[in-house]
Amino acid sequence: MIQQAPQSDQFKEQMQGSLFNETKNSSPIKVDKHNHVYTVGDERETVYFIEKGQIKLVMGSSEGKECMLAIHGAGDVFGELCLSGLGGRLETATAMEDTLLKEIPCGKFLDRLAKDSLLEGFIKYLAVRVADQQQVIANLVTVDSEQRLGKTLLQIARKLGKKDPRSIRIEVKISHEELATMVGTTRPRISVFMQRFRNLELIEYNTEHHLIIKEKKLTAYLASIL
Amino acid sequence: MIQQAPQSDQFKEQMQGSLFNETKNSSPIKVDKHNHVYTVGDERETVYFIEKGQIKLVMGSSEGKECMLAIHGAGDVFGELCLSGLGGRLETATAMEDTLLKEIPCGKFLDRLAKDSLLEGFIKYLAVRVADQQQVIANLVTVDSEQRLGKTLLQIARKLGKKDPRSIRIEVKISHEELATMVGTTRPRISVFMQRFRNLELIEYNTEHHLIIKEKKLTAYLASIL
DNA sequence: CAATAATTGTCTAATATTGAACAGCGCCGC
DNA sequence: GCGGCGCTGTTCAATATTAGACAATTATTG
Repeated sequence: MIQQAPQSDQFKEQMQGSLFNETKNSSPIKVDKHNHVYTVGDERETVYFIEKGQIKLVMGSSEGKECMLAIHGAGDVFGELCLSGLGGRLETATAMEDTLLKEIPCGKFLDRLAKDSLLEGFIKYLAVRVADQQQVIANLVTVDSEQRLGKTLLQIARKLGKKDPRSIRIEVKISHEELATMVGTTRPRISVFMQRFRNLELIEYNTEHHLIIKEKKLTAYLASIL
Repeated sequence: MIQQAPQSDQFKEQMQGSLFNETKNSSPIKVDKHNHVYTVGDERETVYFIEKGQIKLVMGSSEGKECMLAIHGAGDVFGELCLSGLGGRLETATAMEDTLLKEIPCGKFLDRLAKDSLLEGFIKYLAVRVADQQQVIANLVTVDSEQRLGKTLLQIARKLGKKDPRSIRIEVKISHEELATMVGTTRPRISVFMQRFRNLELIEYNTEHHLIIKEKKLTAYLASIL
């Protein structure tokens, strides 16, 4: 579903280099596990670059419900939505592990990209983001929860997973509860589907309790239950 | 939910001016009602600018279901996702009325923005898009279909509607079927909710059969049924 | 203008989903 | 190493949603 375009990886590296230069004199911010980087409504207009760790982005609804939008890992940038100029964060960013971040004011961020001729690259990056989200929206609207869970797992695996010979390993621990808020269903339901995937050997847990996704098998299964 | 940022409107005008210059020597493309501008998979990497008419963007799923992503009107740009470099359209773009378009190859589009110093503005525009879609995703995940329909109506009204003293008029005709594919539910369900909204006088139809949205009342109602 | 097609409003039975409960397990901190 | 806490797996009844069907209306189009 979401394809990794090689040239967008190339841009990512360039951007990392660029941001590394921009921030090499500032000391990293340490955010401990379970602590927030920012919460809904915060006005601080800065972009973050992850040196180490993982950050999850969660949006809350009017009542209590939550929706996890993404998990970002080392080398990723987040908080870029302040570039919209809307003011006020829309989501909460929380560390899933002890994390080191660099913070760049959003004006400086753009200036740096401009100086390094990366504006067009960043436009491409944002276009990919829009395209990905479009897929997510279409999935939420058109397919059932089992299918959505499958696609979400593939998506996470492709974004964060370490590649093994015939599978992808996800080292971040993601609870069923969290998966439920990504997929748009309830926790028990996720448990059932995960169990089913496990029985069909589309996924498994290794000795370190890391989730292993058999990309091919899972993809094939999802196609088969249309 | 989706606020119109005044400065993004300003950028839109600048972009319109810029694209007007770029395309003033090319003749507009005429697309008749119900005809496609492009369909899923098309390779042509061009951006479109709407001079007159409306274009809807629809994504299809593996099985038959569809999802309407957006309706664009005069002055809007669409097809920008080709800037992602992923190749191949993800959605189908269809004229809802007889429409006039200008077409710009995606390379030329970026060049023109660069020449007119609009790259940063375009980044802001894309960031707003990402933020909007994020809202849509969170809504699909966290709130029920009646609420989603309400929010969708407000969203459409703010994007396409003409403002009247205490309401917004939507002149494009949108069928319940189409609403269903935006909201992620079935047609009969949309009928019921629309009827309910009508009885509560949150919406109404004028003599020209245009849908009138009472923005305030509808917003208040949605907040009341949390 | 008449025929045809598309849209709407409404109803159902069949199905899927929720939310709440509870036991077992494993991890963490002390 | 022990207690507690959060996560998982499972169940169930209550509820919401779907996928038809149908007549009545409203557009379209030749």
